[in-house]
Amino acid sequence: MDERTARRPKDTRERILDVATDLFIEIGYDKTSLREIAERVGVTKAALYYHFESKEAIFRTLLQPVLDLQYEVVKLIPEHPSPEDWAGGLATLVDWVLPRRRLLELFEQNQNAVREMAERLIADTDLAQVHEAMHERTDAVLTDESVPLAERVRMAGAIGLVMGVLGFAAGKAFIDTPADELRPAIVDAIHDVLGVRSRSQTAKSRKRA
Amino acid sequence: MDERTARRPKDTRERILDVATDLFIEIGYDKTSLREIAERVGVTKAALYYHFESKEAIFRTLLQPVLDLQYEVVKLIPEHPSPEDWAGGLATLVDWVLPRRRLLELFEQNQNAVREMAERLIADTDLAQVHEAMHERTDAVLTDESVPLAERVRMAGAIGLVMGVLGFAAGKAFIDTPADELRPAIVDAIHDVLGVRSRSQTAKSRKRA
DNA sequence: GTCTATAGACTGATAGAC
DNA sequence: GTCTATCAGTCTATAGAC
Repeated sequence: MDERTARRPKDTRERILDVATDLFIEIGYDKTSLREIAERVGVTKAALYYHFESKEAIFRTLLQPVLDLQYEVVKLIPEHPSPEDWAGGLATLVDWVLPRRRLLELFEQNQNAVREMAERLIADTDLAQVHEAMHERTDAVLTDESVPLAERVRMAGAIGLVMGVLGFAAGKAFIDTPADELRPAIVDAIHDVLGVRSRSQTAKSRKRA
Repeated sequence: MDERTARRPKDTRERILDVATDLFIEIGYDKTSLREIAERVGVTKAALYYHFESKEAIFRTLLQPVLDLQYEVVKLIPEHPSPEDWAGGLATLVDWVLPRRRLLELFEQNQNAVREMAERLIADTDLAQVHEAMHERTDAVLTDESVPLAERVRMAGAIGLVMGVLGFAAGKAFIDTPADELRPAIVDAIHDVLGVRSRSQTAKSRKRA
């Protein structure tokens, strides 16, 4: 916190990550070339290779926090979650995602690249395993035939609901809506889908129409 | 229906579309090369160019039905939709998508490619305009500040819910679930999110937990 | 309708000077 | 830390024979 707090120069490494985030969201990981990243940063391609060992390394660096989150969520959800467990996990997800909506966009817009990366890194670092564990866990829950289909559909639907409001499905509709207004609206909706009673729901949100 | 009903040969054009669908979903439009399509079909790259004028033309052909659907949906939703309108539109969407889940996957997994295509074809064919109109319409509804935020969040969330159950978010969890079991479960959940009363909801789906 | 052969562009990555 | 120069590989697309 001593020098370079005047953030104009901002080390190149960070600028590369910023520009890469923009481009990976705008036009996708695959179609983004190192030439274009370098151009926007204002350096040459070769300079990128001083800071990152490969294009994929840039992507991995950006994705790391998402994978950390997945690890947290996996730990949070029990093997046979009740609707309340599910609602709680999703509320945590919402809290985490709200101040990092761009990261969700990055993740959503490049699922193919993420999946391919995870497959190739299998048994490599923790990266792939956490991602894989996350998918297996949710899949196991959603296909558990001892749970009524209606309930499982609602669990999957609640995930989609969150993704829909915070992510692409709604376009950028809520991008300027403050997090503290958005959060209760989303959590209330989650509770209604899962049939869980929430605090602010004594009689209020039951008659909107 | 006279000859070639024994569908072994199945004209090359159709086989190209089948293989392309698989690959575009599996590894994405960008990373799928014509070489790989040709290889799997069992012809050479050059042969593809006899049937389609470009790689993009293959993609456009596959996407056409989705754009047709968008057109139908745009016509269906009024400018200031009530929750009932919204629920009705989504039910129509569900009915259309259920027997064509692979198409939804194709669309979802390649949003970047779809968007880029739409942008480049602007003012070209009807393709781009319909896609654009769809986005503008939903955006206008979801950002209409005369409607309470809670309600708009639920409208966006309901879209996500549908996408989540039928699309990727739930992985392939419900891929083998018959459409006639899935449909009512989804429609019920939509109604609960939007606060709309549905037929099968007199007392049943209100106590699941 | 399908082939071989190739053009032309762009990609991720490396070597080595400064 | 950043540059110039270059490599090998891949891609879409085309020309022209059969």
